[in-house]
Amino acid sequence: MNESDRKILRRAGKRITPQRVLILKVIRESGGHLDADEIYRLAKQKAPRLSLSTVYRTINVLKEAGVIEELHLGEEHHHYELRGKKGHHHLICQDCGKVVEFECPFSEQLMRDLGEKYGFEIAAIHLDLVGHCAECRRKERK
Amino acid sequence: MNESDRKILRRAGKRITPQRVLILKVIRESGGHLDADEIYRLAKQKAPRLSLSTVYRTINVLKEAGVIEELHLGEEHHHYELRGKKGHHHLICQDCGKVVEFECPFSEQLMRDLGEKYGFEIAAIHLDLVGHCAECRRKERK
DNA sequence: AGCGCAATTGCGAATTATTCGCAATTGCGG
DNA sequence: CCGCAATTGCGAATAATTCGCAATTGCGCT
Repeated sequence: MNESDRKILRRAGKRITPQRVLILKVIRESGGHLDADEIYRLAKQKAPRLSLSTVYRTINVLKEAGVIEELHLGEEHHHYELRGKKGHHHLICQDCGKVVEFECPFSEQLMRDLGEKYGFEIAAIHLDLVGHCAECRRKERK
Repeated sequence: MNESDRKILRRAGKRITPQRVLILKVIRESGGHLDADEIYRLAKQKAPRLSLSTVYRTINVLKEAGVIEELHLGEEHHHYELRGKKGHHHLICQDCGKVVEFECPFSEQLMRDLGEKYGFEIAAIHLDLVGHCAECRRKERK
């Protein structure tokens, strides 16, 4: 956990606990988008007494503090990734579940303007393209 | 259920049952995006013996047949809407949960081209803007 | 119009994802 | 380094969704 993470949490009136430091480290080092159980299993290797409840509670704290974002990748549970990460939009393969990240090709500003038309102040943009990846299409054709 | 719905289901090897007709009618007439329980409650008024399992199973059939689409609007459960409906992108208020639908301002083609760069054949585009609606922002300021 | 049978339904129990209650522990301001 | 509210771990509770199975029913074939 870096200095700015600490500040963000403290500003939100949250304590810096070893569990929170560890969980955030796991998410950061994965580089991608883990689900709650993956975070739990990875973090438990370093802190065997860690509980799944704490993982869920920490996820909520980090989410509310704006440090991480919740993703809905088409499975029955959520995934999480660092907020502000580059390439935070997703190409999702319907067949194998593979996820490829890409940059938003449209300016943030464009989205903000769009939201404004409806009186919204935009906090996050989720753009997901669902389809079939090259590999699965090849298999499909046999 | 119109003629083309029937054809789609039959082509997928599915039977036309009164439950399926009813559930699709409920979704179509709502015009919006219901969750499984809302569909269940509305449909049950017409067919009191309808079971929630059947609603879930029908949702899956319709989803696989490409008639409806699953939405992730930030709550812990899913919502569903007719596929191909106009204005199928969403502005979601983080505070009150309100959902406003809007048109995709970018050409389908643009997204398809984007997917192609990664070898994907795009089947669906999900664009969600999460933020704060005018009303909630006003309340917030007191 | 009626038969046969696989697809579908309704029911309740099971599973999965997530949250909660509470006693024990611990971070941090003074 | 004290005190206490915030946090944790645990197991039980809840919410969303799926499953197993016996009873029912749509539909292709007469």
